[in-house]
Amino acid sequence: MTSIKDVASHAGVSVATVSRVLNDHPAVRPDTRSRVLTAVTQLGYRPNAVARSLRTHQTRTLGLVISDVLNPFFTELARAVEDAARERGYSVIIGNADERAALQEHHVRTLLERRIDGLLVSPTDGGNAMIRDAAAAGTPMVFVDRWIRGLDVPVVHADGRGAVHDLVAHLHALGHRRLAIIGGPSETTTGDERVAAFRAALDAHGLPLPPEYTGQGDFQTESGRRETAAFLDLPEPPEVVFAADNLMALGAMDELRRRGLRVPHDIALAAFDDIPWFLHTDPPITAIAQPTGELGHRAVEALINLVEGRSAESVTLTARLVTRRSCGESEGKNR
Amino acid sequence: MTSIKDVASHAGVSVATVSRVLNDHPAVRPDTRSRVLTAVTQLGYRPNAVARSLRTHQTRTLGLVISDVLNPFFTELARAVEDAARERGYSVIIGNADERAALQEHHVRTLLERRIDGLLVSPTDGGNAMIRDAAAAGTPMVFVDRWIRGLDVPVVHADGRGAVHDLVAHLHALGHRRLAIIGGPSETTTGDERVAAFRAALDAHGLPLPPEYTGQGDFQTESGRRETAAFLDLPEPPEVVFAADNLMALGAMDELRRRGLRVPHDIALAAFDDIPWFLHTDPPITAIAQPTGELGHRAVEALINLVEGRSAESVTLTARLVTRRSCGESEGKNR
DNA sequence: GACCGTCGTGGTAACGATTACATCCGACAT
DNA sequence: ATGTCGGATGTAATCGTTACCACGACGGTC
Repeated sequence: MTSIKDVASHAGVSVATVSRVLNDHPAVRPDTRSRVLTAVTQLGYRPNAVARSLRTHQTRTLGLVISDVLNPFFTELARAVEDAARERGYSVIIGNADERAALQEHHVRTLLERRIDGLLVSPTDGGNAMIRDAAAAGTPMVFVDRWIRGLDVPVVHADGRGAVHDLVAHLHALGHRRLAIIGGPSETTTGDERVAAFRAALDAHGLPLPPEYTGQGDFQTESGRRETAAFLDLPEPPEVVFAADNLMALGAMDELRRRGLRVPHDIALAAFDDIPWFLHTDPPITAIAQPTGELGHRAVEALINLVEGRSAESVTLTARLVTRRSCGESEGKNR
Repeated sequence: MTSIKDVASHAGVSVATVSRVLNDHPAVRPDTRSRVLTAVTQLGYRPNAVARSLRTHQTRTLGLVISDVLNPFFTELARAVEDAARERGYSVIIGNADERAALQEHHVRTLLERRIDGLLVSPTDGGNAMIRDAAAAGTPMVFVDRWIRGLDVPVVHADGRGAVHDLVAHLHALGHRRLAIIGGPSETTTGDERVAAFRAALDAHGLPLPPEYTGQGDFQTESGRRETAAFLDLPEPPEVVFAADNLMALGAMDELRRRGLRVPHDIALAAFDDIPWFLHTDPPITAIAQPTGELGHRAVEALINLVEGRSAESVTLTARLVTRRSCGESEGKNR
């Protein structure tokens, strides 16, 4: 591999001059500059970011640890994060935790060893020691979507309570009274806050949320299938299943289809997180849409503020209900 | 940030010894080892991978440049790649080219500057200078799914010709005679090979593939919509639309829905790439499934062989047809 | 008892960049 | 003619590791 030294000797200058040209420092004579530049292209020189990072103590790289790459919500988020970061001259390294705390820890550790400038996390668990230590040690960090309570780390997320309330109102108007929810792991904030919001909304309509109607999922497809099966095996099954994320909704559909049940005729279905496919499922799924792209952008903005020594605030956006046909035909309009 | 020096002085040994302990070199007395280890935990020391990489000339990192993160096929691939790499002690940095050659180049450049040990690429274009140079310069490289012709780089991909033939046979048996395809960009291998396979299969059934039935897409949703609209505006629209990837199939469905057409009653639809959602669309989509996970594993295996100085072979797996209802009800079995 | 191999350890030179400081040189003012 | 100033360039220290070499101690062999 050719190094800055090769370029220097090839151009007949010192390494300092080459470095100055590469970082376009003003104090370089135009002809020297062009001599260096031609040497660079002739040799096909490519600066070594590793050496540069060692010297400058910055990698211009952000780490992003997401809970599950196979979840379209997170890939959309990752894409927005990468876009926003690139615009500002940063790269992003993505770590997929696959909803497993151990894997999340693995990724956080490697990212920290690589000395990324800042960390964006959507935690899989409720209180990770490594994340806690890193935050305490002053690693620039921002939580996105989910967060860990009791840490002084900015959070960028969407508040779904209003939308959940709208959803319940919609369901109630359609005549549904027995509503069930498949929640996420209680260690995650999104896991229990969505259940809490659902319960509050039911409460406002004078509806109960009995324990047997609150399934305990893990945000993965299989748990959606399992909890739906449990609901259906109840002596009095619910009239509506609300899945707290899109993968569990997919699992729920699998189980409903397996049993030959028709949506919404036999049972209604709704999901948290809206994705393009929900428009094309049979039937199209009523969902709560988060402003995913903006979530990513704002998170990067906050993190880069932290990285560059400024302060950063938490950001709360709002999710909104997108009504389709999976809960029953009320208004004829479905997008 | 605490360095190996701090650990050394804290443990009362030299930096060389600390390094030996950390890389578990055998020649260290057990009590020295444990003294170092306690110093490490007490100080919360975390080795600096940047410095290590500079010194050892290896990053234990693979670069993966994919064409589009929002395409479930590629996220599934990325996930398999990361899994396989992690098992072997490598990390993966993903670059999303978003089907844009310029963005692909950006990512290849940054990855090369970071001195990744090897590069996995699913090229967006047909002949990138940077990729060509990197390959010529001996950067360990493997193409996956798509490739660039004329380069001596191993390719790991799935052959879809048999499955396309099966698909055409299936369509023919259902009575369809006017079949159209939305292909990918002709610069990509998958773009034109899928069209070629389709044409060959039609030929075998004595069916023509007129130019107006070969749409030119770019593997993105919007182009699927556009080309489908063009088909439908023809004086004699096709009876079947075959989309060369799942996103264009999504676009096609959007357009069909917009026009109030019913699948398969009014027009049939099939797609290359199978994804979980295709089971739940209205109707479930007949698709050609690639062994995505194995593609990722084999690609990593080949690349690591190259990285570690062994040789690597190209691998060709086979795709298979998954029949569902979107082309018409023939056999009662779907799934 | 001299010799030799091995083990455990320390010192230190790289790796490839950036950058503070030193140096040189020409121009300009006095 | 001398001094000063500033622009252009070179020298060398430095970042945190690893790896090579050296060295002392110890045990075994003849």
